[in-house]
Amino acid sequence: MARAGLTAERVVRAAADLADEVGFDNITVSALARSFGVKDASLYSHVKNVRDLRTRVAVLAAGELADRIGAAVAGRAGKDALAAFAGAYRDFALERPGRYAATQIQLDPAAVAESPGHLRNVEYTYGMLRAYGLSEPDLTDAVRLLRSTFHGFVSLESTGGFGHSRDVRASWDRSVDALHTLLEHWTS
Amino acid sequence: MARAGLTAERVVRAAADLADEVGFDNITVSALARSFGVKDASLYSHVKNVRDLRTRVAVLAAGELADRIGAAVAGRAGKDALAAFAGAYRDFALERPGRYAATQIQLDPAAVAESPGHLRNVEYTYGMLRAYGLSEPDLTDAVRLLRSTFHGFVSLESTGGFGHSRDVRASWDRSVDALHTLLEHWTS
DNA sequence: GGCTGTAACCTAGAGGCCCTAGGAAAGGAG
DNA sequence: CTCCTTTCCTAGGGCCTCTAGGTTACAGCC
Repeated sequence: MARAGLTAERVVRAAADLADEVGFDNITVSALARSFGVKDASLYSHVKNVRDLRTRVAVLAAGELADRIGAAVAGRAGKDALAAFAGAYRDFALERPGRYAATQIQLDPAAVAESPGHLRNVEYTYGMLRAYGLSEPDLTDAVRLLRSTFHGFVSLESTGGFGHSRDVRASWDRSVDALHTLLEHWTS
Repeated sequence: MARAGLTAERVVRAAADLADEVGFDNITVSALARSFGVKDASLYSHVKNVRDLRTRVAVLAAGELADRIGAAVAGRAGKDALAAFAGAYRDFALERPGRYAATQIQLDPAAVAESPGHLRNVEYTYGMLRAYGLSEPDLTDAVRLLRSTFHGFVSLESTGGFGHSRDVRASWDRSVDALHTLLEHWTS
């Protein structure tokens, strides 16, 4: 019979798509095998186990997020860069919820060190803050506040945590504005 | 043979404890039954299914969080109340990670409406902001920013998202301070 | 075209989890 | 002591993960 032509890469990409559909926590090698018209056991030659599959999806997703953020902040600085970063971040989280969730799981440090996407995201964040002229430990405090707010917002938004009728996008823009003024007066 | 003396309440409480140990996503009726020395099927007279179990844990946890926050903000206002709220929130999230995760899952609106804990948490949040004299839509924007930052921070912290050596508690205090000044000048 | 080696893919099966249907037994009310 | 309610059980089906070991498609080479 004709082969499906599986590859570790194709399997991981399909898993990421599946995650965007049913949620990252609900990806299963059974469903993945079904989508390829293949038996479960066949996938275990491309992927060690579910845990391995998840970390591979995380690495892939972090790379895609980094691509978007990198494109958004290219050639920008200050408030302009902050707004572009924020927009790319939120868009990615809302358009690719499974992939976004994947970027947030904890990997062993070794895996993170080998994931270009994870590293690039950190670099972009620190790079974006360069224009505000902060130095340690203020810089790291600011990075943590930014990451917390961004992640918390899209996390609450995508789990339906915002019940009020107020337009969510408007709240987001307002928050990003507020963070900008905060960063400008961070040291005082 | 001697009975375990199960009750819906005891089952849910044990599930919450289990969640704090192994993570909310990893609670399983099998493990729960094992901890009671009882067969899986026995739990289904107290709980409809896993989904039901999870929402009950969520309701319990939201109530406990509300208790802590309520006690913390009692008799305080302004920056004092904000700091107390933030401290109670973070402490709960770090001490009871499974319960905290439970408070963040999305329930159908009907379940939320019947959960005193969820409602009280919303009230405490809006109440805490009263001292800053905001009116809609600024008020809701501010609530969303606060919730995002709080949730994002403890979420990243507990999943090991903060790799830098900078003391995490210090970053938290700094962020809460920053949010306070932000709220004071929100309308400008 | 046939041969061969390396994937890719398979069957078989063990073990865990969720959940239902229906039966047995403990403990209280009368 | 009897009856009734509730607790807990056995039996079993379905879906999932993962391993061990056997086939079979396909590419490259003669």
